[in-house]
Amino acid sequence: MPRTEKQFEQIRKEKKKLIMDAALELFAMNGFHATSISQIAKKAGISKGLAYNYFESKNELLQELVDQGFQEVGEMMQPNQDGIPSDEEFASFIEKSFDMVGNDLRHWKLFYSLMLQPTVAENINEKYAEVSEPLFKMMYTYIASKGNKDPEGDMMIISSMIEGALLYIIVATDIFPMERLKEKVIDGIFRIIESGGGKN
Amino acid sequence: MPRTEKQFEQIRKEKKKLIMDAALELFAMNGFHATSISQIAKKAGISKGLAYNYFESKNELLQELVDQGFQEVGEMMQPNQDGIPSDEEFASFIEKSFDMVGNDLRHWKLFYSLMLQPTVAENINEKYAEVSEPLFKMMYTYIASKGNKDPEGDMMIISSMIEGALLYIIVATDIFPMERLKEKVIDGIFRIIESGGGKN
Amino acid sequence: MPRTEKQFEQIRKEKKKLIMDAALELFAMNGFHATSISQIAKKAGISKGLAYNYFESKNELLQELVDQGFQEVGEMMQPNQDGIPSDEEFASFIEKSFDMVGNDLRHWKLFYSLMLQPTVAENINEKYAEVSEPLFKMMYTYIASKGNKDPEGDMMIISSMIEGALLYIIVATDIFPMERLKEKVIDGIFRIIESGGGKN
Amino acid sequence: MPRTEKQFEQIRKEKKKLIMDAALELFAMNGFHATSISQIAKKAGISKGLAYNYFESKNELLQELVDQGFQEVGEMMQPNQDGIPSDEEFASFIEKSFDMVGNDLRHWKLFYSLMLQPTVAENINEKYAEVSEPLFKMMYTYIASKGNKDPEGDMMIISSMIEGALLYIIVATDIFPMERLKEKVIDGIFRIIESGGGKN
DNA sequence: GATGAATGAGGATTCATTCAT
DNA sequence: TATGAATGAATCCTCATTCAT
Repeated sequence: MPRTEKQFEQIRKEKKKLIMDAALELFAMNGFHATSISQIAKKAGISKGLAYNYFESKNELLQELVDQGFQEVGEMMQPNQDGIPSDEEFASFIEKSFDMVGNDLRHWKLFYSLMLQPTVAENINEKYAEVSEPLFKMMYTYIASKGNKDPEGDMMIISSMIEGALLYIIVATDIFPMERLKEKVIDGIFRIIESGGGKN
Repeated sequence: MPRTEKQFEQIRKEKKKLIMDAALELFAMNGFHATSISQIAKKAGISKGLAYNYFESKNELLQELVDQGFQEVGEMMQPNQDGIPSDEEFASFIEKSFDMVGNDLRHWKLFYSLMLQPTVAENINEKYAEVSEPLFKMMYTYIASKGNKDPEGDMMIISSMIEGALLYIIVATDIFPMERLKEKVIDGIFRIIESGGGKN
Repeated sequence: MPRTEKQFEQIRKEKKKLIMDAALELFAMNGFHATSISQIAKKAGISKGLAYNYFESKNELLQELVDQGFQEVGEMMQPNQDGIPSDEEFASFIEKSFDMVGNDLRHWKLFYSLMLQPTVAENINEKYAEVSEPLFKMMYTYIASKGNKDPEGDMMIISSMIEGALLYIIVATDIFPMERLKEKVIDGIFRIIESGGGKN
Repeated sequence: MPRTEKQFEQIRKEKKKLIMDAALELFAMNGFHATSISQIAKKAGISKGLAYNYFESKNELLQELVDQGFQEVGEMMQPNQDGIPSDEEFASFIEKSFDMVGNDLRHWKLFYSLMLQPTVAENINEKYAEVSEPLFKMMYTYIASKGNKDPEGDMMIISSMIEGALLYIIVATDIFPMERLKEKVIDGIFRIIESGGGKN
């Protein structure tokens, strides 16, 4: 009995995932250029040729990984509201950011790595800016709602703090343990915002 | 009659600098692996072969760049004191960090890039940790001196903020303008520390 | 549908032989260092890259040639006995040595060449000594069985004679024709042994 | 006081010898192709450029070494007579051959090495044949004078024995000690010649 | 869909040789 | 005479990509 089209589709999907997983692992660990298609194929347990059955080129494979990553971010992070977030919502958003990175270190390591080498994945910085935009906006709204004197400025440093903490988690998780850092960052953000009423 | 030893030394010094400059530019821009010796030579205006008269290998060239960078950091950053830094000293230290990065974006872009790909320059994370150690200590001392309840925790988030701000400067200086960011970060740090007396 | 494993194996086996043959020819003729992978590939009718699909490096290719050569020697030369060889056995052994070299001049030229340049194939002298050991022993036994006064000394000069004759065959077969030389050497060896009863 | 022309000449001669010595050492040890001009210059304590002041090319340097070697052989070996050598003269001639090689292993290692790779020093085999010619002739004369039935055949195997012994000395002096070998070879040669009266 | 042999362009590295000083 | 910086051709080797089966 021949497989139905659906089964084929399923197989294709799974194999593709297999390849992408292997690639992500290696790209994140060793970098895009230092990773060969051979290595990816071996890790995925397939032949070199088959990889080209699923991806036009090594660059396209990278691109799909990037897209995949951004899609996950988009799904998880959409500030599903346009109004002013509550304190809980805001805190939960920060927390989610950390969890997202913590649960998918490889994607994020790859992202950061690519952002520092924009020649590889051309549009990554733009995409990242695009994804970040609504988050910045949401942050800004929230901070401003607290009567802050310089909401933009505080948003900048809060973003910095988050970004920096995520970087520590990605690059040196052993130095600054994730859970502690997350907790402290959330706490710190609120302290900054609270202290923003009477300055600047 | 041959040139004097001094003349040779002079030539070597200048040419070496030339090569390192070209390499730094390209490594920072495109990444280590995506940069070929040919490109470096062309940019430096020399022949491929000559590069090997100055550096044993591409890797060694990278290593020298890294060492050079760290040396500059070391020189600029040594917290020339063991006691508790004054507020001015502390602020000036933060400011210097920003200036250091701002004045040498290429080195720093390379550093961050390498830290995310430790396979390339083996010991870079260790070296960075080594360089950071005294700075962490100094921060800790300063924060603790302010009667902070959790100096270590605050140090973590302040470090994060600085690191994140530097990352923004390196990767997206157009979004968050350096001078503004620097000023806001310093301000933010003091607000955090001040607010750290009564919490946690 | 891909080829079966057997087909692949067959292809690999044949192509490998092709490459090794080309390499042996060129190494023997021009020497290891003076032979480039390009030349080998061209002679074998393949691309440069493919050579590396079969051999990790030029050195490994050499090593496999050496091993191949020694294996053939081992197979052909094993003195399949521990006792005292008869006159016929002994003569046949000498004859076989000559034939072995005569039938595989290229391998032997390579061997001799490498033995004179031990930097290239590190262990070749040891391997050669290892292979020669049982032959020396067999010779010694035979000579001693003839009541020789100094079997070791006679073995030395007989070995020298053989080695020297082989060298002539390898390097200047046109001067001393192989068949004649072989015959004369065998005759000479017996004369030496016979004359060894009353001297020294 | 400027040096006289003679002094200059002297200096040139000495420096040239210096370079040739270094080259010989390295060529013999590692082979012609594996030895770079840089290495030679360093070993000779001069600059790369200067080497080219004395030798047109690396190949010419080799050629001069070869010529030098052959000249020494010629000087030492000329059978300064056309008549039949006496037993003592013959024995002394063999002995001298061994001493010549033993005292100048490097030249001889180079020679043998080149003879096996005629591509490098084009005419070496011819030259060697040329040098050997009178020696063969002398041997032949001597052997024939002993009433030998097949002087040419015996000359072949005696030459082989000598050549082989020299090869052992060059390549594996530790296995067959030179002095012993020399003595045994001379003895063996006489035994062969003596036994040549009643056979073949 | 699946395989891995095959290609060839490109990259790191070496080295004989030249040349300004 | 003497130096070593400089060149560029040649070499080893890698790897993305293609393709016959």
